[in-house]
Amino acid sequence: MTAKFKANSETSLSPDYCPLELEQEIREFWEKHRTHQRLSQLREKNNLGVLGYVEGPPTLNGIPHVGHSRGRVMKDLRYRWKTMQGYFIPFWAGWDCQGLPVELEVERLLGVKNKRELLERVGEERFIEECKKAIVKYHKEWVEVDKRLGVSIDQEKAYWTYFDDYIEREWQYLKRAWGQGLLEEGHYVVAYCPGCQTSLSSAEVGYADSYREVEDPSLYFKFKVAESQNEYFLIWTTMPFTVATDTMLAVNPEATYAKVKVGGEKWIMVEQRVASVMAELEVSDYEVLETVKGARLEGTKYDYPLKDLVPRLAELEREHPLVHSVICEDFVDVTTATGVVHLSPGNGEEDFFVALKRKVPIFAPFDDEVKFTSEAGAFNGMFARDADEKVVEELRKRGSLVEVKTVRHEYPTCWRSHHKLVWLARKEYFLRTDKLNAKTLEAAEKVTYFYENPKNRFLSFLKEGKPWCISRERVWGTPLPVWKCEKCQAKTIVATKKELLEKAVEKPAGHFELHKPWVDRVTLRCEQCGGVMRRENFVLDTWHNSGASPYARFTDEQYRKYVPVDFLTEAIDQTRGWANSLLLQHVILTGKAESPYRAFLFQGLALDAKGRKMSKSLGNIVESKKLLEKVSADVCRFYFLKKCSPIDAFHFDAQELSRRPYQVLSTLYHLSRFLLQNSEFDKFDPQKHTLEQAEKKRQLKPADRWLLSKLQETIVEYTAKLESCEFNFALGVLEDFVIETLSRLYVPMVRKELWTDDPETLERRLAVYATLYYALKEVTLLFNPVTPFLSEALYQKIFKKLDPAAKDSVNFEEWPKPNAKMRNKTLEEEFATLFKCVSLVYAARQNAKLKRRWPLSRTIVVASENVENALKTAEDVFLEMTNVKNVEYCREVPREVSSEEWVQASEEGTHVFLLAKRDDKLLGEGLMRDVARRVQALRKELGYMPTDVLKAVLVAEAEKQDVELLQPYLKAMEELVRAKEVRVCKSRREAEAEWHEFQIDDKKIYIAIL
RNA sequence: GGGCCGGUAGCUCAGCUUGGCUGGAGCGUUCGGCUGAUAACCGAAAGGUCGAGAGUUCAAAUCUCUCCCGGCCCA
Repeated sequence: MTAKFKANSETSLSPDYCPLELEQEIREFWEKHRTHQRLSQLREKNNLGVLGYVEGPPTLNGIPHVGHSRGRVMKDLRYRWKTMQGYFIPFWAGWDCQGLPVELEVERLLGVKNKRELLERVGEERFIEECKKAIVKYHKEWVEVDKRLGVSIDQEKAYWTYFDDYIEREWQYLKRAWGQGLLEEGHYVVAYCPGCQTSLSSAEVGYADSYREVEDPSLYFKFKVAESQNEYFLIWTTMPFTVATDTMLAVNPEATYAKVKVGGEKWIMVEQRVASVMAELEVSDYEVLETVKGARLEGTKYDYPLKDLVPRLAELEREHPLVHSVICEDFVDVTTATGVVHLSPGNGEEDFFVALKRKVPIFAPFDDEVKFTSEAGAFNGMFARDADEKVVEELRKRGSLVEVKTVRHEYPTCWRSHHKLVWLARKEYFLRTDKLNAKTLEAAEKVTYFYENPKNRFLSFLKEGKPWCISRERVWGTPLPVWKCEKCQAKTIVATKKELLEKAVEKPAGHFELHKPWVDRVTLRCEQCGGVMRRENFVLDTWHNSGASPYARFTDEQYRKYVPVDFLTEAIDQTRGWANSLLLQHVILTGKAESPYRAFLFQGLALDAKGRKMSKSLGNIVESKKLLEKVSADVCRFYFLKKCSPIDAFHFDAQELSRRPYQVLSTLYHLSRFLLQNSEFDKFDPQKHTLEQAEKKRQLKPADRWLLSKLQETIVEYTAKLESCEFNFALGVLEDFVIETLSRLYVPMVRKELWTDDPETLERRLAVYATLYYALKEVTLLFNPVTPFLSEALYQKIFKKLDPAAKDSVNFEEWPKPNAKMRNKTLEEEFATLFKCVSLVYAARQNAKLKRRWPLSRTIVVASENVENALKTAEDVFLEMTNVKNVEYCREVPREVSSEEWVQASEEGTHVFLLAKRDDKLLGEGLMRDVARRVQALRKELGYMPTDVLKAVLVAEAEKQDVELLQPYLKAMEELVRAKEVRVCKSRREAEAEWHEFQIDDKKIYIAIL
């Protein structure tokens, strides 16, 4: 009887892997020892190099969900990994605090319907206080989840985008833009909700349920070709009021247009739509007189019929030659309506850019409430959409109306009030980033994106190169630091608090901060005319706010050290968001074709299990906090990274967590426990019993060398996959090593050798421990960026326990480096061949219904010399795995195997023959193992620990000949089932015991444990 | 409406760049086996019109075109 495991070896690792408890313990360990702070300090002083980092700040208008958490895990992975490699990274948190999303959240909390009500009922000052309160609330949630997830970002060094010092540094970007003539006032078309009386961001327009089916007029009308008798352009619109701001017509240059004779008139429209439109207008008597390419129509002037009502349009016609003429644009859709589109640059974004491109003046005669101004002549004072009827009437009076009906169609509405939105040009401030396009693109080209798709997506977006409208008519944001003279309209920019207070006409009394309403109260004296200068009443786009972080979150010295930063990762929706604003602002700030980041990984979005976007209305948002209360952070982290490529959409399914990810981590846990239990018993000391020692004492066997070689391969490939951000493949490599190489192959190969306390084989056992210790420790380190809790737990409770000289935390360890001397590809191939032959033996056994636990006497392998050599490298392993006593090799199939006593299996020129016939010895040993197996099952069922030693095992009512077969192997069975005695009884009546019935190949036997 | 991405076993995903044997893995199911580190593991079976159609080719999951469906972004 082996003395091994005599008592339950006291390990601090529970027999089951209970990650939730383990992680809580490790969290407290890190906090108590201030592990992350100490690590950061250490690396700052002593490093291989500095890798800059700036946190992409989450907006504090909600709580984190799995999509956020996945992103944060990728950031943390990179930090932990590069830090282990010896780099210093300023992995400091940051929070996006301002902007519309936060305002809307606070409006909701305050129960306010719109901006006007907000200002009247709540007022700016209190509103700002409420915004700050909301931020603090959500900040707590984020920090809590980071902690639970093991995101080691430094919360104490976080930046907040609303702090005065941050805003002052953000203003430096604008000052630089101002100096380069890139900051301009101009018009921009925005979506406006007449109900809420506020403009909407494009994000709001895009909200899931903002598109609704609505009823609109369907108006066909005609504009007469100038100086023609009876030629007209036929036009369709659902927004008649825009005819009051009509500036141009557009046709598609490639399409064919027809002149259609209807009554005494010729109507011009796209040829392919003639039949359908005529049918719709119920005109049956018509004829296509001639056709002409769209391009030929360019420059045609037309008579705008409402000139008398809107005199300003008549003036514009004289000021610019293109007003009220036809232009060509590819975007004109010739598959709907008439293929002739009327353009109102004051009321449509596309129209607006068409006009801007041709320097056609923007006619936008609307006030803040979207009522026509006096510039609109007869429409003065009328709300835009209410002018629909009047326009129709006036067209009718002038003979320009063809037909008016109603139409139901999908149209964007306000997500809050569901009023139909209108688009109109308003006065805004722009960064003329279109002028920097070449530089921006050059900078972006130099960035590493890891994958082609997101790269192309980003670059093609940048190529659009539109000016950036940075002004917002909101409250909670960085104030635009431009003051304008009431008298002479002169403008000035003030970009620091100090400068502002110095120049102020009157110093502000009491509290002062760089927000509305305090900054608005500061007036300046105009240097040109001495008039009063007031601040332009805008705040900045929140993307400008967060895009300023590389400069604004650091000091000058830090900025020089850390920017451009090494690596960033955010979700793919940041293509147009942060990735873009960072780039544009950096180019403005530096004047160089340089990106503020050297690499950017765009992650796919997180969707629910069915592939739907997570949204409040669907109620399918998985909140990280709730998830992590029930599920291990390590398991989540592993799942986030392993499930799919980081750029793929991530279909989160909680049920998948407990499957493969759990199994892999659990296996690593148990492998480590296995090492600890065994090695502690033999007083293994990693300082003394090293691999070098084992080598010297010639105790390393091919199986060990094979494992060590596979480990080197794993280190190389895993690190390479991390480097290329193929986290899913990286973890595939790691998983394979743990499950296949270690758990399925190596441990079974050495288990028997460890299953003894024979002092003569102690050196061999120590060599196996050294091998396992090294391999498992390296694996634990490789896992650390992914499963930091498990790695730390194993490190503290196994590696540090066995080797007190180990570091204070796994995080202080160095990243494993491959050892080329341990790599042996030939050996790896030989073992691959060996394993293939083993599975051939299994296949042959299965054919002959020979259980694996039944020993057999002979196997003959008919194969090439290579295969023979491969098997001979580790013949003992082959025999052990196949449970065969002897193996022979042949090149040709020997005659003897043709007898029915042999069974076989073949693959790729390798044939394996097994002697199926068994003598009494083999039968007895096989039977013993059959019985032993039942005993083991019973032990487990009755709740015995593996280490418990049984008083006696009783076997009863076996057939007489079986008892005889069994008799010589009872001693061996005692060892196997860990019992002081194994006794065979004739009848159950011989002993007072709880008997359990078992079946062995149709025969009943009874087993009892005492 | 435009751009991009995806559609491969019941589920989750590889394979596609550079066409080539019988299209893979994991999970799940069924049957059998193995097992005291493991919630593991091994073998077999069932399960695929590789979204549809056409083209190129001796040969297409892979290349080209068209269409359908889903997702994201933009309008």
